Amino acid sequence: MAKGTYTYEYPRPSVTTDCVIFGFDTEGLSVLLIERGIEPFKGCWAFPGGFMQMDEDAETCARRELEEETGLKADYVEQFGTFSDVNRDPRGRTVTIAHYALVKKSEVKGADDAAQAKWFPIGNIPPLAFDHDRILRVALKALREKIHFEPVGFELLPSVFTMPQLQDLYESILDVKFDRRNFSNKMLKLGILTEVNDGTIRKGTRNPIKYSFNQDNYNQMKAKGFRLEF
Amino acid sequence: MAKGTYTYEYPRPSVTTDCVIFGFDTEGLSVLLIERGIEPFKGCWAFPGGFMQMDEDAETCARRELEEETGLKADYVEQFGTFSDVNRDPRGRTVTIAHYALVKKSEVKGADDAAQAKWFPIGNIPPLAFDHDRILRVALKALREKIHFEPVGFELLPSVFTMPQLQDLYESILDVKFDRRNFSNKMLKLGILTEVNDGTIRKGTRNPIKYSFNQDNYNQMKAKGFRLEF
DNA sequence: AATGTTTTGTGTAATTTTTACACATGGAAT
DNA sequence: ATTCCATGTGTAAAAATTACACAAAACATT
Repeated sequence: MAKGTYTYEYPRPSVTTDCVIFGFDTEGLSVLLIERGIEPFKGCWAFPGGFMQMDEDAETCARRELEEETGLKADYVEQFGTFSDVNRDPRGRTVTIAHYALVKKSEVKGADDAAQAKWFPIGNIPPLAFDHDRILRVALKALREKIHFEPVGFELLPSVFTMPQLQDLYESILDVKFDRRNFSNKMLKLGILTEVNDGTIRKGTRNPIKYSFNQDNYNQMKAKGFRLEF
Repeated sequence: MAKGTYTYEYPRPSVTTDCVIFGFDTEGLSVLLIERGIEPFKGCWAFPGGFMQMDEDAETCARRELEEETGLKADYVEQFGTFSDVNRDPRGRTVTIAHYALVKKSEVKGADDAAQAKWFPIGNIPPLAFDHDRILRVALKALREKIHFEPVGFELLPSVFTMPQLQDLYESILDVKFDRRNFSNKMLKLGILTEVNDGTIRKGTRNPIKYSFNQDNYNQMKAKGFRLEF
């Protein structure tokens, strides 16, 4: 958008989007942050985000900023809240429409060799800029509630995964422990997992069974009124 | 806010709030709408709402507009989504931060003798302006999900109510039917209802037991990790 | 005034869901 | 070679959910 002058009869806040990017691997749940090189909050970390253009809606903006600032294209982006405290940005009145993105950390690269972007485990977050600590708390809460009713966990795992991986993911997000047998039974009974046969013959149990998420079946079941609950 | 000229280097959308007002009585769940007297969407109905001022956050704005346009002061106002489609308002680019308000319809008056405000049962909504039909759908979904985990139903009932009233409320919001005994057992077991003794001696069962919501007890239980689930 | 109808409160048995729990296998590490 | 560890698997006990019927008084009808 070209710089110029735009005049209105009443003052308007700036509108931005921010994107909390969740990733998951053997280290657990983490978020991708960008180090601020300039004031305010120079040296603090922040979520990628920026001004909404006049020809894009909020989600489009969040996806664009995400890619511009980290190189990531996220499959899953969802709005979870809008933050409008009067003094949330010292530079001026700004309203931000906050999103979270779920990315398959295992299947993306770059991202953390991009500029100052870096993954931080959820239990070890550095000082954040603006009201981003609050935004992160709300994002986590939203993700936790979401995963009870929607199969969003699979957006964070490789497309082929094992039952222990899936359990680790749920345990990381919900911050609880499950019994292995009960977790497995419950998951399998949902009918949304497909056993992946990659040709290898399994002997013993040490090498785990591979699964993929059966999106088609989930969609069908959902259309028939099935409601995932975990 | 005084009219004048406000100039920015980049174009900015307008930011508004809208408020879906839910009420409940023997007719079931309904929403309070305002008839538009001017184009666009003249004659259509809309949620109360308006431009966010520079010195107020979104919820403050929603409450202010609610009172200005309907005379209602709502106890419970909560943001549930922000709508930013590029063409959602033909007059220009506008982003709206949508809220729902829960009001004790039985304990307010006015409201529907205010100007063109009128309650409509949820099953009989007139044509709505802008994208307000979509906003209403999302609001209903948000309310339905909310009531599973938070005791928001009591915001819609008189402060003293009966078990059948409470059941009607849940049935209206969730659009399901419950068995009377099971519903009552479950509710009472939650430990958030206090039996109200209004002095009258009950003979027989035709005149129902009165209850009130025990907010203090709920807060205490919640602090101890109790999580309401219905 | 008598009669029928509606609203409400209440408990238990059957079913379903959730929880707790232990061992055998073979790969990995020593 | 030995030990250690990750994984897969089933069942019995406990808990939660569901289904279900009658009695009392208020209310409506005649």
